[in-house]
Amino acid sequence: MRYWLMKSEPDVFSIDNLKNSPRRTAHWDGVRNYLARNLIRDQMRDGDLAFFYHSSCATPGITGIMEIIGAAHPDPTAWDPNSPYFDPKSSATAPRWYMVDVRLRQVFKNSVTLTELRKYPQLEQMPLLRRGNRLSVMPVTPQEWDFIEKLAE
DNA sequence: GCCAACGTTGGC
DNA sequence: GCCAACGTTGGC
Repeated sequence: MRYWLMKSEPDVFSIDNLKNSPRRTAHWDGVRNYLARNLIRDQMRDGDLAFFYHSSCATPGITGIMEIIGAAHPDPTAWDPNSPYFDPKSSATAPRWYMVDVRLRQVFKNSVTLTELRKYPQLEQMPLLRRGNRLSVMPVTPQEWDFIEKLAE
């Protein structure tokens, strides 16, 4: 089993939106970055766990935990001209972008803010904290995962 | 709103 | 294949 961190702007899709989704499950659509896509498509497995990270907001940070449901599959928003994620170079026969389904496992009582994450040398290797990093899907080591889970208690 | 950093595009 | 220009991300 692998661990992940996935970013979302809460104005677009927040952890409360996921909580209020049917069966607390949703498509994690709209990823339009090749490295992130490759991680989703090639590395994510059913049952993996992921931190839900709120970005581009007043208090960026990790707000809870979700589970990856099933395998990656093509992201149909890429071939919907009315979607903000439309990509004319993707099609149903030659999909360019992939997504996974996620199910909410836990909303942290206290989210672990970006400011707090930066305090710990144990976490300084996380891509999230590296200068200029913009990857919206990234792996988390088991050590980092355990450490952050304890911070959320 | 600013701006640093990065990814993508497209001309050559 | 190079690289400048451009667009986006995301913290502040």
